[in-house]
Amino acid sequence: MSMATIKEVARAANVSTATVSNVLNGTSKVKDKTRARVLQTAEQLNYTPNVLARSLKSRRSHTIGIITEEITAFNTPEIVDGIDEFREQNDYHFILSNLRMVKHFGYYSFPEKECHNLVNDAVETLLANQVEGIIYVGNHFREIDYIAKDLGVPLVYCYCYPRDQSRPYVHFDDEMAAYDVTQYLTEFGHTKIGLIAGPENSIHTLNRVRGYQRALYKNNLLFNPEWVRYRDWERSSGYEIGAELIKKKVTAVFAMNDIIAAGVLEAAKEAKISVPNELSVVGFDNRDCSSYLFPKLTTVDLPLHEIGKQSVKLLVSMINQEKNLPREIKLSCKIVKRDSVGAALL
Amino acid sequence: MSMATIKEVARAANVSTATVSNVLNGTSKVKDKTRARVLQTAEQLNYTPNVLARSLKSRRSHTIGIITEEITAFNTPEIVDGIDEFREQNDYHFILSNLRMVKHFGYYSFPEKECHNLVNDAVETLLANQVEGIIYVGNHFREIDYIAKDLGVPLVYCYCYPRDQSRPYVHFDDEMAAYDVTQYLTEFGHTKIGLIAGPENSIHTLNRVRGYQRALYKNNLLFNPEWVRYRDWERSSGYEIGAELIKKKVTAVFAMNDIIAAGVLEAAKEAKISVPNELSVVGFDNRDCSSYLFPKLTTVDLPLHEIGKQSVKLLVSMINQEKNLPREIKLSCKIVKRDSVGAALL
DNA sequence: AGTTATTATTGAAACGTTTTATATATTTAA
DNA sequence: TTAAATATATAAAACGTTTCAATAATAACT
Repeated sequence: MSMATIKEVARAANVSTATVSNVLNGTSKVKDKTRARVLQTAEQLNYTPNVLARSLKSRRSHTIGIITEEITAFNTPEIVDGIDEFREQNDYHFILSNLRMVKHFGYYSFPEKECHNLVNDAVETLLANQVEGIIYVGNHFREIDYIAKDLGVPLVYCYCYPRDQSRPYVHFDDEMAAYDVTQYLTEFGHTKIGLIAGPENSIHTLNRVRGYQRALYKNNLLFNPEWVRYRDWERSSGYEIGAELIKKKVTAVFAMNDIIAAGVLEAAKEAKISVPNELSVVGFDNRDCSSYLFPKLTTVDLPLHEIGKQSVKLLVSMINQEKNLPREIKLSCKIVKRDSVGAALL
Repeated sequence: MSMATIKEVARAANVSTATVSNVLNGTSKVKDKTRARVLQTAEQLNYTPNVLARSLKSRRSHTIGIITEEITAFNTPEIVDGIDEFREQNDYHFILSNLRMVKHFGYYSFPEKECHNLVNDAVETLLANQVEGIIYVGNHFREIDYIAKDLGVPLVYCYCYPRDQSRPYVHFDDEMAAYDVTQYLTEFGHTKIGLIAGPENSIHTLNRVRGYQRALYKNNLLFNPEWVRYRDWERSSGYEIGAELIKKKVTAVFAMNDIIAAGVLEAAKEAKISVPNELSVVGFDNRDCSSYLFPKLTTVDLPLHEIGKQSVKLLVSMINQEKNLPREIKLSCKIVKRDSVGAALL
């Protein structure tokens, strides 16, 4: 089945290629009879336009580049899915470039320079493929700016914070989410709420701590530095710090992700502290595992799908040179209430 | 930063476009001095070849199409990652087309006709983009054959079984894995091993049951139909059937995925049966959740990454018209031993 | 020095489209 | 009728490359 070209269709339908093109794209009026004839022959010859040629001439590739830091990270697939939903409604398609950053560098060490190279290679390839815009899907929790200044096409950061604040980005509202969780806990009578935070140099950490503090303040509760601990995002940290906090008689622990929370649950089990009767635990991310823990973990659901959708929507608006576009889109999270939170013991 | 073209580079370096092309592609010998000059001007003008034009002329797009049924499914990202690893070593890139099948149709009803349309649209787009080959990444457990006969480019089925057996496919060895699990269980002294299977019309189910039977036979153990139950892949089924099997005094349960196994664990907990002391449980898939269950679940790890890698490797071999290629690649799984299996009570 | 062999370079034709300006057919108005 | 207006159709030039066949430059022999 060697592909038919527009020329063959033209010849077979006894018209010029221009006419075929016009019929197919509706670019200009053509008589109903000829249109029908063209359409029929195209069908007959099983003609599919060569997108490469079309893009080359029309200078519109209808292609968007996606760069993901790590496709196997828990957040990435759902975001990509959100981006992809766009494909159903518009005739863009996507070239995906996966950095495999974690595979390259492990979880906690992204050497600035190497990342930079990795990203630049990806960008280079994408640009060579004439993408009309790029979405950079982050997954680790640092400000980034691996991308050199002038790409010639719009770029939006997705699920990450650009260091260069002039770059548009869409993400979720960390601070609000943490505020909500803390507030939720106070409504159960908790006043001694431990916080197991991520690394101190993570914006996510900072924002969430702020939300935690604000909620405390709002409820006239003491902010006790003894109860908040910075570390990493690991289960083992949850276990260790969880054990400590239990000794300090907190009645609730807010862990900054579900993995940490899993560690806390282990610590509680080991200390024969019943969750949620004696200790309430809340996680963050609503990862798969959270509903398989015992008890099922109350956590924060991230609007991943929507983040993807909004990113691509923004990007396309930029491609179309619309004016007055937002520089930041902040989507809100939702607490998913399960079984790990209960009333505080008095 | 309007893109420089090969013409501009040629003019600036005072050579023909042919020479520039030759330098850049190493197509033909060019004098060291001119080469250097060309390279330098290209660098200076920040020249990036237009892949569209290149592909158009050379009739090699260096692009592979990936169709995924559901990017958010547990298996897909890792497979895509495996496929993608290829990008680092060869200069192919990928266009991803995500069907969003589950989103469209829910988990257990993929209407043949609609799927067919969905897939055909995706294929159409990919072909229009001149992909040199297509990888179809399945994720549900049925024989499929949504793709019309002659694409004009090679196709490999990945993580799924084509109904049309002439199509090459790569997947993992269900039967062997199930055999291994059963064997493993017998080594702990288990003789009454329950099996919670998927739907009876799933090839995966069938293959695994066969493995289970073979291992039983090998160990001179009775195959008791009372102990094997077909249903779906749901947690609730694991819970219900798990409870029944416990009543029937099996000492071990082999659940055909981790989700089902989670249900079994719940049932055991509720029946105050201790795992692994009184009951051993094995899952399948090594999903994220499996290490967050209590006890940590012994399960079967799928060679997802390798499946992706082998798929693309095979595809590229096909593109290059190599001869004597396998029609089936079957990769083996590995038991990951955790805490849910123990010695059988006598 | 002249011939031949070898090495470098180039002009121009493709690749499959879209698009503009122009030509041709058809209808409308006078 | 015929001129003007409108509706259809087309030729040909792009888009940015690669790739021949052909030419020019250089080196290697007699």
